[in-house]
Amino acid sequence: MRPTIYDIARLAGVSTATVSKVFNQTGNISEKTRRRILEISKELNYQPNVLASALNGKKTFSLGLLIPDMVNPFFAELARHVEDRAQELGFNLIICNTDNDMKKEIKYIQLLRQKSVDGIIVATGVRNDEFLKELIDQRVPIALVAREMSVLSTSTVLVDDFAGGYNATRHLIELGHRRIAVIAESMSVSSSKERVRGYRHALEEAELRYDEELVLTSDFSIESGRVTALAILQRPSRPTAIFACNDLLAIGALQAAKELGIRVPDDLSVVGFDNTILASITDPPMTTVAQPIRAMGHQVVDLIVAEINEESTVKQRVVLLPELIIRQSTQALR
Amino acid sequence: MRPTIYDIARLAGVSTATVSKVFNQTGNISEKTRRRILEISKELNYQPNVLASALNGKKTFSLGLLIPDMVNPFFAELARHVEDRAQELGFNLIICNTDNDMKKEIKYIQLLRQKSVDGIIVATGVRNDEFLKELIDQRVPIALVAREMSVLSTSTVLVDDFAGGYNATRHLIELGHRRIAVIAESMSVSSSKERVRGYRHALEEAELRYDEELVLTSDFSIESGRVTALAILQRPSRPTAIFACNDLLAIGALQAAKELGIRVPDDLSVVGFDNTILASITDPPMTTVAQPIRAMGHQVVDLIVAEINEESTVKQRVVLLPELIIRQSTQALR
DNA sequence: AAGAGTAAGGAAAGCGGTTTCCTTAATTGG
DNA sequence: CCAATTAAGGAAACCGCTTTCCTTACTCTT
Repeated sequence: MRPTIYDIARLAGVSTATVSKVFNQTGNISEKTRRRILEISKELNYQPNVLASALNGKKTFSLGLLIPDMVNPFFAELARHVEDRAQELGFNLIICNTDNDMKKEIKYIQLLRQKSVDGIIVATGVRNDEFLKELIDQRVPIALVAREMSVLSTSTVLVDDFAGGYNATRHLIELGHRRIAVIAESMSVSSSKERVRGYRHALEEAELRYDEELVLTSDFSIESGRVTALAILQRPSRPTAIFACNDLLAIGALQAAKELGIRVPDDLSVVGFDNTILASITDPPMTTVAQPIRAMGHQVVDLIVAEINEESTVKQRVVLLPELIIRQSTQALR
Repeated sequence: MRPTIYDIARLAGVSTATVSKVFNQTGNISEKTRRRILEISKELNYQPNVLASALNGKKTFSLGLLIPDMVNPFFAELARHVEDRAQELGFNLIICNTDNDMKKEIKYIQLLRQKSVDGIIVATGVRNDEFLKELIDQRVPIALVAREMSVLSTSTVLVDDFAGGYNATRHLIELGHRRIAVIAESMSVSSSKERVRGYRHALEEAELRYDEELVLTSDFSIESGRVTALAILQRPSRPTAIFACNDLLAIGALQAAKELGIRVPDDLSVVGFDNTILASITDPPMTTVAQPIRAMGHQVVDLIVAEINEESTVKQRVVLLPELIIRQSTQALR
């Protein structure tokens, strides 16, 4: 059996109150008994039962993280940094893959609440704001990362998606491209919308026409990026460049081009978004918009933990700047 | 405030014992009161407090998963499948990235114990068997996946690494290769050792000399694969083929070859291991040994949950078969 | 030397459930 | 019609820890 504070109390000849006070560093305990208690705990290899202490209104020291899919390298990296930071602060991470499915999201949130997690970090794109609102009303700390939700007042960490889309497109324009297609993930995700808005802004700034036909939406996978790109590249007047709203889609575009015998970057330039590990191993290595994933993960944990500890009650909205990484998938139009 | 069974009991005019019995489907409760209680619970949006029930010796419905690094696509995929299956069975997953660092592993295990997880799934390579032994002695359900630990009696799910290494090497031999190098991850990881053993067996079977010089060990990253491959490819008599013990290392080898102007597969064949998403997007697409990751994830969860529920007390060792996926990074020696 | 103040520690209620007896009332059998 | 069952529900202890008073026993003051 695992030892409890009762065991320690008995062996030390004190009450459990005293033992508890020692571990919590509260109350007045003489140095002598403090020592004894600590010593005995060490001997018994005592591990406090977090559940019991959480039942008393203390923290559970666990956070929930809702992401679409940890196989997507962007979210894998994000989750990793979140986990790292959480661990540093003594929290464990419960990971939930929602596939952007609202039902799953709801189910996970319920489970997390039943387990009394101290806070929930949301990185899924689902526009299921009501449920989150309920959580907020119930004073469950929530923080958003890599997604927006203007209605609600929650701490948020994100990248300037508009700027990212703008920079990517601008880069292509500067290379001489005029017909630039964009492949977006589902337009109901805030980040995706912003990127397309940035794309549009760059076009308009250069006095290029914004052509709805060149704006495609697709799923969240290489395969659907491939299919979408295939469709657009087979049109009579195909674009000379594609801006894909994430690396997965961009890789799909690369594959589609290869399939059709279109050379990248000679005949087609491709820009991705996220700068995941994938972007560096494609052929050619991919020009992409880098998100400061590590910073995002750390920041969001810091924000939510501050809220949990009630160190800060003000909600923050942190916007980080993306950076265009130029590799070999883009080239001046000849 | 979150409603508790006391609230429900009060509103229903019964005792908390009755309420508890309704939710646990134990005891004798009339259909009528059962209905009433359920109804009231719904109205209050009652969520049972898992912590409180866990304090009574019930399950916490959470599992720990120890992996080296979720950014490594193999582990990301494995973790995803583990999470999926766990979720299906009503369990949450606490993910722990250990970086194969023994200190972190120990710390995580302690935290998981403090939180009374119902079981711990271990996929890290660390040979820190003592600590696990302690857990087993304390009757914490443990299961191993993608790693071996012969000394201990734990349920284990793994792939036949020996066969995988053998098949990969045999494939290269059949293509006419004679000088075949192998890049292993740290040889202290069981799976890696087995793969190299399979490699050796294939060589000996073909009456080729096993040459220590051709067996390199390296870290767990693309970069270290690249550096290792660079070294071996710059030797006076370089190998015509490389078998890398995981896809990351194989990608590093691909990069090294490119850097040196060595064409793959014309001048050099490369085989990877794992068949992660990465293998399909490299140039050329990579021949690799596929692990049935999904099956592994599901199986290991099933095993540990069976143990948790005490449905089965026998420990199982499940060995799944790998499959060689031939793509374009290997070619007959001309 | 008496009262005040302080240091050290304990008793017990509670957190939100679960579970083991018990009690009571209704049903059954002979 | 009375004893024996059975069905339905409750009282209270308990899980492991926290916390709010309390109680003692000293140490100072004046």
